[in-house]
Amino acid sequence: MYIKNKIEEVLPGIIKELFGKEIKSSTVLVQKTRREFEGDFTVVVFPFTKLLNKPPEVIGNQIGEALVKKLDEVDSFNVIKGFLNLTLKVEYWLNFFADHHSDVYFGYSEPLSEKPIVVEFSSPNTNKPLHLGHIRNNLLGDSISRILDANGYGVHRVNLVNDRGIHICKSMLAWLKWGDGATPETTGIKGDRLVGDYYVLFEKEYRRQVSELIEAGKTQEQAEADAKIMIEVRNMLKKWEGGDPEIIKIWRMMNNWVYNGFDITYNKLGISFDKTYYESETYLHGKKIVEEGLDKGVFFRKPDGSIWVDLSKEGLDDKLLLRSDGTSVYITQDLGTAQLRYDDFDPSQMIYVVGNEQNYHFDVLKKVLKKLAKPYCDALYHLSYGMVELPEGKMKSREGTIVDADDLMDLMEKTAEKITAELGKTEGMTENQKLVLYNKVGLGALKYFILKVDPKKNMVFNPNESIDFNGHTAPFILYTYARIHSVLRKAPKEKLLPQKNTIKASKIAVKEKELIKLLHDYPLMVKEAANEQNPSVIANYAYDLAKEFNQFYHEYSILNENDSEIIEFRIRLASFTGIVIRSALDLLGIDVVERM
RNA sequence: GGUUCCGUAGCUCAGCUGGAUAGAGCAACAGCCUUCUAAGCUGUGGGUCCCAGGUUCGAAUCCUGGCGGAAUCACCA
Repeated sequence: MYIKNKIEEVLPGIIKELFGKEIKSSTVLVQKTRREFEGDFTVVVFPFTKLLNKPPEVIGNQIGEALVKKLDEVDSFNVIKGFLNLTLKVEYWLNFFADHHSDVYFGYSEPLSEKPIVVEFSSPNTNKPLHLGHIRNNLLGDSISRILDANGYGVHRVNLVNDRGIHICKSMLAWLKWGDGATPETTGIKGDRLVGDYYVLFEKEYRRQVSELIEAGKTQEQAEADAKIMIEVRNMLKKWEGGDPEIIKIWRMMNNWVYNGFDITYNKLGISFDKTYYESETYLHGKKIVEEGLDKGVFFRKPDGSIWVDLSKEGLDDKLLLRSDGTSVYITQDLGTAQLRYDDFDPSQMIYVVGNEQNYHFDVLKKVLKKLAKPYCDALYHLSYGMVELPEGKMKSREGTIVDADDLMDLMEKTAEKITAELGKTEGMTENQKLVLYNKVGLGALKYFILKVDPKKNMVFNPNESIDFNGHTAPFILYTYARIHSVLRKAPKEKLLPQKNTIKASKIAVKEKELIKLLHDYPLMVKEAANEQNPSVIANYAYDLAKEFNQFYHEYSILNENDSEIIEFRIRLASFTGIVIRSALDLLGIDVVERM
């Protein structure tokens, strides 16, 4: 058990013994002692003063004395105002260090015997290439999956590809009109981008026709409905739903171009899935559920035939579930896929990594499932993340401000290459090693930039300022790791072996103890990141750890020391730090490098 | 207009269920490489924590009301 929890647990008993009063366990607050003060953990005694009717200093001193007697780990204490600062015995830290310093799975939990968790993320439309917003989604989904996995959960990563609908028909129609048979092979253009280009062409022509009709005297609304190209594309969608072989053939072909393109992007991002659902295969499932709800009397039908749910008791409005023509809407599909997912995996939790623009949608989805008394209605969890914005606001395709995922990754690699060359770090590396290095550093920088921010907050990306490679960044942390490995390469082999007995307590420097204390926190961070579904906990921790190590590294020499006991200890301390850095970065999907 | 979320240094972000003098990075300035990787380390300047009330021994954090911004409220997805 954690020493912090141990202190929290014995505290009520101690107060009972000392003062004869019962305190609520919720008033017990033990936190890490701030750096400016002496101690390892701090008990805040203010909450007890009222009940015990004594000055905080008096209470603090009495509790401190009792804790020293009661807990072997506690060495001494001091009281400042209402804060009781406890110092643990150095042996406590050294024992911890001896037990874990060579454990590459330090911080991870044993596999749990619980039901698995399904994490849905990415979920792209097939009419456009992936952009920066998708990158945030993918990185979050990937990292959360890794974090849950490290906490012992069985994780299934699923992707739900929106491969049908009016949007893809727009690309198809434009390609038929103006494509002249162009393919990714004949043009050398990546498949998803090629399809996206035709989508843009469609929109351009559509807008031209709309403004023409408006000039001819129609209202905006009329013009949008009457534009010739829009009528054509609606016809195409109808043909698709009717199974027209020609249309289906083109649809298959163009979607495959897109998938080939996506595969390249996913690959480069280091993202993979256990299962991919396609809406073209799942979109009908929801209708059954709607009928089921109609039978149960949970939903109702309007005279025009459309089906609705009344959510006024839940504080929302009526919500359409099925169109009057019997076709499904967005939420119909999600009702279906939720059921499908439940049937496929019998999960304890279904996490949807979807932007916060869809908060309302998921609110409705949960409430509808609850009304239907679905067993999985409480298992559904919307991991709602904030938008990535530019300094001037949202990315807009019309203004050409969309930051393309492939372009951005390429730019990151190029920047990594440039900086590496400037610093002259490539000596003795093969071409292949260099490419791997640029990839890991550039992509690491990008991933860290995204993941260090609290998912639920909007964040700003400025395309005119390249993502930093100094300071609070992945390259900084990677550099620390490379430094550690540089030392380990030079260290005598026999000193690298794990050992139980480390070092005399009196030989430990403050910086070294601080490092051990930080390492000691890592398992807590791994748990917290899972509980809050927040990779930024890990990202910020990894930075703190690297920062602490660099200070230690600067102040002390690891290998050039007279006392061989100290050398051994420092080598192990560096190695342990390296293990934890690697582990933390792995939870973020970032690969380490041993040289940079 | 209703609902939800957000507002911390010039910029990008931390700040846990209320706890000690609000922290990092970038940018600016000043130092540190004959010593294990200077993508590093050290220092300086920079804050009405949007505003006003309230709860509390104690509020950036909780509550109420403003102001400012975002999202959403489609027979779009």
